[in-house]
Amino acid sequence: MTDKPRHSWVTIRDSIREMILNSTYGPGDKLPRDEEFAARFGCARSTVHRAMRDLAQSGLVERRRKGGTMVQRDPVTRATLNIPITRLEVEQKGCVYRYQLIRQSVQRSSPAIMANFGLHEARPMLRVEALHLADSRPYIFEDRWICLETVPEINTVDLTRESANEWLVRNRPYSRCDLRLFARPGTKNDSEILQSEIGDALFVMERTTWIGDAPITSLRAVAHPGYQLFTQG
Amino acid sequence: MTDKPRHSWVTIRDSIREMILNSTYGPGDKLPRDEEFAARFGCARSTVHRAMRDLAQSGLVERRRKGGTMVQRDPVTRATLNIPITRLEVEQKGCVYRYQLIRQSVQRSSPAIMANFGLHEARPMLRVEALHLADSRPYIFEDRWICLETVPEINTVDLTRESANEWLVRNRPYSRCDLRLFARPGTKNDSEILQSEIGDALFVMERTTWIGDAPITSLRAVAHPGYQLFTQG
DNA sequence: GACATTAATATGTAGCTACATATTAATGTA
DNA sequence: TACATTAATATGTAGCTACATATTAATGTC
Repeated sequence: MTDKPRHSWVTIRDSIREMILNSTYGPGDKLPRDEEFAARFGCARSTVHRAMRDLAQSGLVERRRKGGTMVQRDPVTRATLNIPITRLEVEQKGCVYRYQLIRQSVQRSSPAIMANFGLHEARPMLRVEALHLADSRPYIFEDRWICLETVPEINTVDLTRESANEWLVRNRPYSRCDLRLFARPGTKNDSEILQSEIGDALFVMERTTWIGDAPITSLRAVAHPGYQLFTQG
Repeated sequence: MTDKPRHSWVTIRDSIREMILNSTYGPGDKLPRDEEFAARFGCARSTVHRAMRDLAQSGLVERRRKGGTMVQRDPVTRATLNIPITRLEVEQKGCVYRYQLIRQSVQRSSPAIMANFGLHEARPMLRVEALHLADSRPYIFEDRWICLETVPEINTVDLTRESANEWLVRNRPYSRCDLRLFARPGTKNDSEILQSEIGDALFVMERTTWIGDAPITSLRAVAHPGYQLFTQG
């Protein structure tokens, strides 16, 4: 009744992780070579390799050619945030989603936006300010800049009906995304749009995306007081 | 002078991604089978498989046995946060790190902490309140609960000298981590510890970790006003 | 001894076969 | 028709060989 391991590489990954966790190999220690582990576990090197790749990705070990595999000396907490389309986030909470375009205009990129993109000269961009609502209550206010050179089609989109958030995420996947999270006291402008109080603690997400080296969009999303961002694990 | 592709699977991944980005295959579309792609690219199925795994992991496509591969209908922004040991974070900014234990005591887990862990009954825990400083200015205040059943050794650690953050991360890797981020107005208590003003917008990170099913630690880290959390891409 | 060259080595990748697994589609039976 | 059984199918995994690549260690030359 030997129940054969279904995912051998998972089993091996867990075994090696276990050894690291119980200090058989401590932070900074060098692990045996893949071949050595393969012999020990009675499996192929490729299977150990697979396990090791997973451990390396999760940040527990560090691998270098010829250098071998080392238990990460300064482990980091590596968490994956899933940021869905705002409409889906709202609907997933069982709320009715509504979207409201506040303003849109073509502008040359501001210094702050240029900094986000790492640009040295201004470019024409579409600036879109919009509000996402959940059950008719303000949920997230976004101030977004879209690069017209990279995404000229955005001009053909009716942003009073469809949010730039949704259109972009569906039509313009990105290859790179920078994210910045912080808290900020609400301004008068915030309070009017979000129906919050001046000075309220607001959660802010700034997101900038590129396709290749070409800038797509950079936005600041200010959430209503009480908003929380989770990891899903 | 045909420069042979170094990482064939990377090349193939990028080609397929490119096809998705330029709408050869749109959201919700079914992609050809791996074998089909392999024939098209003139490579082995395993190479396509590797490329596909990467695309699936990044959230661009979804794969199911027999069902095939589908372009993700509702793409999510998937960002990886690297949260280092606080000391390293401070030192990386070129600041002098200092750590200050404020209080420590053995307590039965509070309802909030039990909720974080998903526990139904209280357990003995070590509660540690401590302050991390950067250049002698308050940086992050952490209110941490450590499960004594899972981590009894914590009693042998001199927490006036070494932070629980550092000791745990070095000695007790976790297998699961929940993270919650939000903004909160500073209380009187916050203002005293962080030298901030009452009502300041504070960035809060709540982190709970387990090893297997066993709770390790749950903490609320309140950062000084102006703190920002980045992704590193 | 300093520096360039070469060998040794551990991980990384490509390609192949064979089989496992999950899930849909087809089929048979009451 | 309803439901259980079986076949078909696309992805997932295991194991192997061969070679690529990066980096350290050894060696040779001035």
